[in-house]
Amino acid sequence: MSEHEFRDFYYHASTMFHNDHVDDMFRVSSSVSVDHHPSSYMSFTDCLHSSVGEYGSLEKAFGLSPSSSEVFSSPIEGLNQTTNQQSSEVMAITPNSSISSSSSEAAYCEEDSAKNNKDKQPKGSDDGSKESPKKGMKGAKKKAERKQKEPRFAFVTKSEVDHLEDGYRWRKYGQKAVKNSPYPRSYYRCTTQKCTVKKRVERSFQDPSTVITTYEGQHNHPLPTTLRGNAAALFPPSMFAPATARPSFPHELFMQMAAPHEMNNQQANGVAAASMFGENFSPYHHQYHHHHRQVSDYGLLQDMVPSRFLKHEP
DNA sequence: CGCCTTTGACCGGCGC
DNA sequence: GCGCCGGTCAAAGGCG
Repeated sequence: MSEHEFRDFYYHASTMFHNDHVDDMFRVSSSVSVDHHPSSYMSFTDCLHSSVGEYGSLEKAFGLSPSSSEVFSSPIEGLNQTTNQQSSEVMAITPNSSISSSSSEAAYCEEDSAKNNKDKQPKGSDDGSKESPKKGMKGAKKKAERKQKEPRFAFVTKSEVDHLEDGYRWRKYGQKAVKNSPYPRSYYRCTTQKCTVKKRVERSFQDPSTVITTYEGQHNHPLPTTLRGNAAALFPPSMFAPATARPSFPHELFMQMAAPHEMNNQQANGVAAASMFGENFSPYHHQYHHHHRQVSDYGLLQDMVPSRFLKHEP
């Protein structure tokens, strides 16, 4: 797998606020040209080292309030135009926003599914009773269990392979044809017991060279040490710290940022990443800043970005 | 043999 | 009620 296939890394984050009065969804997107060296990511990781004192920094960085429905830009539409450029865009929308979902596939489908408040799997804690008839169970339990929205995170990557290696073990449990798209959508579940994280993978209909990956939920466990192949060796030791200690991947990071009330103290450290928005992810900073840093930062970057984007060879 | 993918059936929500 | 659609189940088969 040549590095050119991962030359462009598109990043699209979305998450939801869960508080009682505001149910907004923030979306953050940016595209970063990696050029020929991973240090090109530095602006991304550099910000992670910065400290942020308060949760509100996210809104301040965005220059908007959580209830704002103003749209600064359309990240997905921007993606198609800035394939080989650096850009960053931020938008915030509400579930009731009339923003069209036609410009993207999976990423904007988030909005729909979130709005639908679909019932989550009742087997969240333990699926020991797998033999129970699903038909009756679903009907009975559906009402009782309060619908709960799982934080989601979607990002777009330029890749020829659909399922990107991200350090976790996944089991495919379904595949469906995507409406208005020749490419199917695959459904994966984390194979770690009691971990309910799911992800969807589909190739972009508008740009078949890109793959849209959507994570749902947060891992409640460290990276598995028994990865198939030699994938585990690809990650630095810090990768195996408890998943709750700090964000390991962008989706975790952003979920923590946008839903800080769900964090524990350790996770709160992840808020530090919010400073990145004030610098390079601000809607008013469309100029990309190139930073040249040391390898140590690269290690941290690996903690955040699926290994596929950092590896030079499969 | 364990783990994984494949794949059609099934489910529930939604719009008509 | 019916059909569509997104998502999930689970049996069957593949593979190392």
